[in-house]
Amino acid sequence: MGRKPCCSKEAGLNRGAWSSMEDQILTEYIKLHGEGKWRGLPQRAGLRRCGKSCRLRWLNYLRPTIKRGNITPEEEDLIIRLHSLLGNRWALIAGRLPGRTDNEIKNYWHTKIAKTAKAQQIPNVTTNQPISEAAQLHSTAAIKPRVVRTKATRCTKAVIIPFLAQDGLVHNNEPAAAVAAGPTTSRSSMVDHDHEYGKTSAGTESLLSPLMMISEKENEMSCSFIRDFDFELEEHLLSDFFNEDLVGFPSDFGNRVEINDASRKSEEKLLLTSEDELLDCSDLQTMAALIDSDLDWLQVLSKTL
DNA sequence: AATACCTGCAACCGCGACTAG
DNA sequence: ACTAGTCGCGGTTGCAGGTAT
Repeated sequence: MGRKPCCSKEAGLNRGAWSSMEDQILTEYIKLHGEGKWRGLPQRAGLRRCGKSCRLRWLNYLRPTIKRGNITPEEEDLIIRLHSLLGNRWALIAGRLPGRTDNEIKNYWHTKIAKTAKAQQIPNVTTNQPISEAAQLHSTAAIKPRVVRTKATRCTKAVIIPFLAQDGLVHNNEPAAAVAAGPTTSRSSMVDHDHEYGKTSAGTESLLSPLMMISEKENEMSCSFIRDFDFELEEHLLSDFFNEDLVGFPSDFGNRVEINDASRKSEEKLLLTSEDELLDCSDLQTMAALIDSDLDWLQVLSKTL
């Protein structure tokens, strides 16, 4: 499909730094008319900018919800953990840090954390460390990243997991993705956050996610592991993840899921704590605990399958 | 004081995904 | 089903201010 040349190349448009007058015009316009329809916004607002530029300026700088000031140690810790989980999915990471933008986090990562991690290169994979050690945590991830790339899944059908229904673990109105998402349904199990991958942690049983339980009852479930469920995976997505650490992963696992192309958004729900759920967290510590839980779940999954 | 180099941040660019017709 | 338009994301660049020489 054809794509128009970037509007920024149109003649007569301002480029570079925004003036305070431009900021004011854009802010006032969005206050009145709301976000969206960026393409035509500059013309309607009377700005000599391209829509893309307006969108970026609003999202990264003018939005009233944007948090100013330095990244706090708690935020840095979260960024490091989320990055080890999601990779360079800055928008996703930013979504879990209220008031921070993807651009800000990306810049912060490149200027601070990655640099520190590169300089230190000290293996250290325990959690709840002082923040000064947080970069060390990432340094390990940088050496051998364990990134679950949340791309390429679209949930189109429901997962029917009989024993879950029997156990009352699944609510009737729960979306299919949520049913499949381990961390989401094991949210209360925030114990023993040990991030040393491959290391057995106490309380593993209590952390069992629905997917884990599937594995436990593998014999009886056998071929109906995921029934009528389009589990769409990006090439190298889970396979990368599994190949990385999951020695002994059942060789027929791939046969149990259908693999298709995909959009990233649904998979985020499938694999990880839902964004809404995380955004509902009012404090960073709670959010960190949820992320820990996600990591735990992935750990447990790796040990069991 | 002048210059070079470094750092951090804002903005740009290109591409893929999504959507409406 | 196809196409064109639009949006959103991640990588990259450019620039201003700070620091070292």
